[in-house]
Amino acid sequence: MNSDFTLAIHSLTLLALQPGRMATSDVISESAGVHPVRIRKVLSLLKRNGFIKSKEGTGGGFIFAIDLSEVNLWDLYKITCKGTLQPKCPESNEQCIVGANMHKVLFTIFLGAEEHLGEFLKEYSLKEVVDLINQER
Amino acid sequence: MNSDFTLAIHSLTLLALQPGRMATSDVISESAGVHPVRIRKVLSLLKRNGFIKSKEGTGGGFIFAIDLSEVNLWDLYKITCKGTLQPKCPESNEQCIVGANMHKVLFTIFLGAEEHLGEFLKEYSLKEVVDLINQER
DNA sequence: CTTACTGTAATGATAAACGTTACAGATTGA
DNA sequence: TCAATCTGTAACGTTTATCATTACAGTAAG
Repeated sequence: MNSDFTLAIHSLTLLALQPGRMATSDVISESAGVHPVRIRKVLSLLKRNGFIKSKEGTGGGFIFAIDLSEVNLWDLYKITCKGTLQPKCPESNEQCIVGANMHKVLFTIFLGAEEHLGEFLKEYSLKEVVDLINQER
Repeated sequence: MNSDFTLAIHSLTLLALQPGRMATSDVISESAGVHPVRIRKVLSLLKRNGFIKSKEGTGGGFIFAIDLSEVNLWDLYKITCKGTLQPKCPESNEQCIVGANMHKVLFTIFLGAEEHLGEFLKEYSLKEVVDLINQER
């Protein structure tokens, strides 16, 4: 699983816990333990998809653009790592019945698998994640 | 997704299509487009789990040990890439509420996700895969 | 006893993931 | 207007994971 996905969840959770206030990539990166540039890259994606807003310059940073309960983990998965489940087959032998057709068969199966995973991830909105974090305290 | 998983499926499908006959790692590797040693490594795993038998020496190779319909994709997933779904979090900041607890929360969620995926993969026995390959011809 | 296999360790090459530097553009406040 | 503080992104370097390859011991057949 792509770590962009978990970084997205982590960042948004942090934003959720300080509603109305901007968080800088430095602050978020310190919490997540990665480089600020990676945070900006991931949040740049989230911004393009309308989940957050950003502001440059002094006092700038990132802030939620929509309601917590409107974002679920499947949304984030789709943005950050769609296709991760899809197995990367090496180029197999087209002369062989198995080699020639395995790729297509697996592709179909894993498309279904990802959709199935989606049904599970849709059940978790960021609100649920935030609640779970709060429970851990 | 780990390619060991697809190699396992590929190899077993090939074995399934020539029941009663041994297949060498060379033949399988040619079909799958990878190095024979990789095939032997993956099949070594499958052997340890009782799905196939192997025989060394002239005329040796690999052959099914159980019935096609007794092996499903979840079995193979568990052997070859259990935990793949689990996101690798970088070590986050323990001083931060989010950093300190995110790992545990995500772990729980993804454990559920993998189980959910399992329910889907259990629906595909190797027999189904073989049938799909045959349909493609 | 040679040939044809599996089994596995060890090493090397390639690719993906990630960190880091660098700098342009935006905004604020002095 | 100028310095300080942010985002946004490209470019480059480093580390890690994946995979190929070599090497060789062990086993079975003829």
